Amino acid sequence: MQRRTEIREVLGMEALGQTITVKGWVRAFRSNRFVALYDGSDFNTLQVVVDFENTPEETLKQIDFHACIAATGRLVESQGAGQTMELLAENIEILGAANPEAYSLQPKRMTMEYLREKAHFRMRTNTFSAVFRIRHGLAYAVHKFYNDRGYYYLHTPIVTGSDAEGAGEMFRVTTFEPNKAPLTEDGQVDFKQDFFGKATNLTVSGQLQGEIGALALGKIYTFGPTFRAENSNTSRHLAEFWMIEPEVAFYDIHDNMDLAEDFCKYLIDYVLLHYPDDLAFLDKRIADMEKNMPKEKRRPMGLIETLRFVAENDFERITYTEAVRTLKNSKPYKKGKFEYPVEWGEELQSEHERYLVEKKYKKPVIVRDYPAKAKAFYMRMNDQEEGVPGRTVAAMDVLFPGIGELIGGSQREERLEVLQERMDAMHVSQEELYWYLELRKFGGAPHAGFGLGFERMVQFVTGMGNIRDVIAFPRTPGNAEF
RNA sequence: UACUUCGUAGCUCAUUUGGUAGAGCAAUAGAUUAUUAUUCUAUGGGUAGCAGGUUCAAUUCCUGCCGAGAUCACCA
Repeated sequence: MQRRTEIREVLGMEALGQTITVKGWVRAFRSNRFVALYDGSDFNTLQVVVDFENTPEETLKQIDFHACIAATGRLVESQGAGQTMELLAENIEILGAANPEAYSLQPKRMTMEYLREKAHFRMRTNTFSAVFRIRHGLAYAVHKFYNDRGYYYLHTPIVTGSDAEGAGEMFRVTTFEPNKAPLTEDGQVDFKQDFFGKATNLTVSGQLQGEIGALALGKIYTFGPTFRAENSNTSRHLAEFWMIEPEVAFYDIHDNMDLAEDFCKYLIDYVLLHYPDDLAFLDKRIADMEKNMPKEKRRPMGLIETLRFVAENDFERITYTEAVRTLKNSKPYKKGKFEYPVEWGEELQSEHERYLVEKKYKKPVIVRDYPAKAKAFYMRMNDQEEGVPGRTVAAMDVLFPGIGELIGGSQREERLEVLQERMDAMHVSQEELYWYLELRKFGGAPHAGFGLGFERMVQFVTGMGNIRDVIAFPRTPGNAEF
């Protein structure tokens, strides 16, 4: 049996005249003669020229859209315009027929919503195969970035016992049957009898455990699944998503911002360098889509142009207090265009963030030093600044055009007394998080870190409008299909 | 979470004062065959998301439910 050659290898070799075997799926069958064969190894297809006069009728009939075939033949220079070489097939074998009458996909434009319902087939399309190749590239680049800089990849738990993380609604993990859970004397569910001997949930963040790693190994990062049981039906939320959380000893908020900016730029550069064909396709796809849109709704730059721009220019860095001042001086504010109020102490709403990123600075913006009252207990308290109405914490958000908050992070409160005070004020149990406090009691150190939403980064790099289309099997409220 | 729009053939859509539905592509059959979404001819295909209501009559109007999109809240 002839060894199979991957199409990526074929396209990259100088092998005219060689006889090879390729295996893959039919992307197009033109003129009963030309098969565009695709095997996933490369964005591009290999043209297989079928000798239809000497190929059995039965075989010819089964060369349908997305049928799987093996083709053996000689590589020759192509006579057609779209490619330099092609395979003159001497033998075609049907490995898996694809009855077009019953098959869900068709060789034409299908909507993202439709394809989402066909998640077992959608990765076969140009768009999704490009997205998932790039997603892989980004995941690899994450590990490469940190490994090259001496970070250690730490696996933090998926099942957590502490309910003090406070990052929103959590999914409960239990082996109890619904309605059959044992009760304590006062009628509460008795989690002491549950599998772990306590109430447990799926993680919403590996940060607290990440701090343990940072204060032992110096520099760590996590990269794993994260779960939020929020009823969020938007194009940038998932119930199950992947997050990268570096945590670094001796870093302050400014080191943290430098790391975040370097990291983002590295990921973008990596994809620009290694996935030009996939990016070019996605770029064209967006341009085609926007042709029919009014000018003001189109993106100011093409996809690749945007990526280059972000990778080559410094992010804007401002404080929350400056952001509020800027917003108050903005046209939309003066014209009463903002739906939500702009006032020191109020949350920045996405309409405000979008103004800063897309209108004012026209590039990624890092906002830092947020009011303490709305932020998590572990963020480091800043000194009272002159001219600033209230206390702030050393928190930072990295805001990207189109997707909003890509990164959220902070310098952590390393001062035991300050931390304890904050925990009490925010009703976080010191007893439950005794270990977190002991990190400050014994060999504590200043440290900082952040969380980057992996799918949001994939969204930004691929230009996909909906986050459900950059993860293979999206989990959202009401949907856990596949 | 709130508001809003939408759900018609396998897919993308049309069907404007309420009178049981059309096109393009796809499919099937045939012809053609050095193409890059091949070309030509013919054919089949719909309980209009689901459940109620108003009406002589509902794809069209009303209510509820389900799903989706856009905006938005929480956040990554």
